[in-house]
Amino acid sequence: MNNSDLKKAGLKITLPRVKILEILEKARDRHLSAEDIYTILNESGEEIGLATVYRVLTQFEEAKLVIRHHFSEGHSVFELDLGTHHDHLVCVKCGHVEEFVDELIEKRQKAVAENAGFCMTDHSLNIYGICKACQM
Amino acid sequence: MNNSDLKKAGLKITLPRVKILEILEKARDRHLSAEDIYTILNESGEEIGLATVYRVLTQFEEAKLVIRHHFSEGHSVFELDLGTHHDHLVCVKCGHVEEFVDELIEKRQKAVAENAGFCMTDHSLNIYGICKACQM
DNA sequence: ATTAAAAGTGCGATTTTTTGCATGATTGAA
DNA sequence: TTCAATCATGCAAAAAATCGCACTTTTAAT
Ligand SMILES: [Zn+2]
Ligand SMILES: [Zn+2]
Ligand SMILES: [Zn+2]
Ligand SMILES: [Zn+2]
Repeated sequence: MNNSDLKKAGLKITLPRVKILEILEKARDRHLSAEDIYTILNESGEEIGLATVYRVLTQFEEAKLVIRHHFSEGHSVFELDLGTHHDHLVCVKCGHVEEFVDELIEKRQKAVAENAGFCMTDHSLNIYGICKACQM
Repeated sequence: MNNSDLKKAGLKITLPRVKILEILEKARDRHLSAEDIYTILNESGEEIGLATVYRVLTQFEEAKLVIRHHFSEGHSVFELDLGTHHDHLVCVKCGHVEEFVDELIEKRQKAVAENAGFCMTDHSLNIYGICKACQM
């Protein structure tokens, strides 16, 4: 995910966008909220407004550069959209996220939707629990 | 879901609570947001503040009288907790909700969590799409 | 019925997220 | 490089969600 992806999406290459992409690149083990990203920017000395962070994330979502998730905490969290669908295991203690794909589940979902006469456009499956590290 | 359920939960029986329960009872084919409920209350002439609606719904959630969902629209929606777990098909056009349980999916989820060393506490599976009625 | 303790409500204030607008940066063409 | 068009940004204002507090209502004991 880099400047040429921004270009392709019709977005100008600006400092806030580049920095926010960088932050998302580095956050592989957890998904970040707009506040989280704003805090990280502040701590690294960037003077980027909170409104800009929200706006950029929404634009990235529309451009399919990031995926927005609604985990049970309430506020949105974001991850880079690397194009490969996956679902999530979320630790309710530490926020750690693990990704998984279960083909059988995927298949059954399609069947469920078809059965109900729904034309499925998307789905989200989150498994909440206590991760290995937090159990100790 | 009635006054005795409120009592059991240690909640006093008050007009806002009774009315909100009634509204949730009637909304079987869709899940309502706090705003939705506030609007319905207003239209039926009840002078109940929006803050109260938010508060009551949160109390109901804590008392396990309702379940809070985070569908992709962003804001929370609520349904009565009738004690039987189910997942959701959500129409992205009209908000219609259908419930389902797929034992195979449930079983696989447990396996996925176990595999990752997570102690599963909960899960949420939402299938988004266009419902039968909206396809016509 | 009366009454006091406890809990709930409405209102306004606060926090969180989004939006509008004037200013500033980026881009491609000259 | 220079420049104009276009798009982004920061700030402040607005909207959405939550919280604090003074005032009611509920409840259960008298
Ligand atoms: Zn999936
Ligand atoms: Zn953990
Ligand atoms: Zn992910
Ligand atoms: Zn529909």
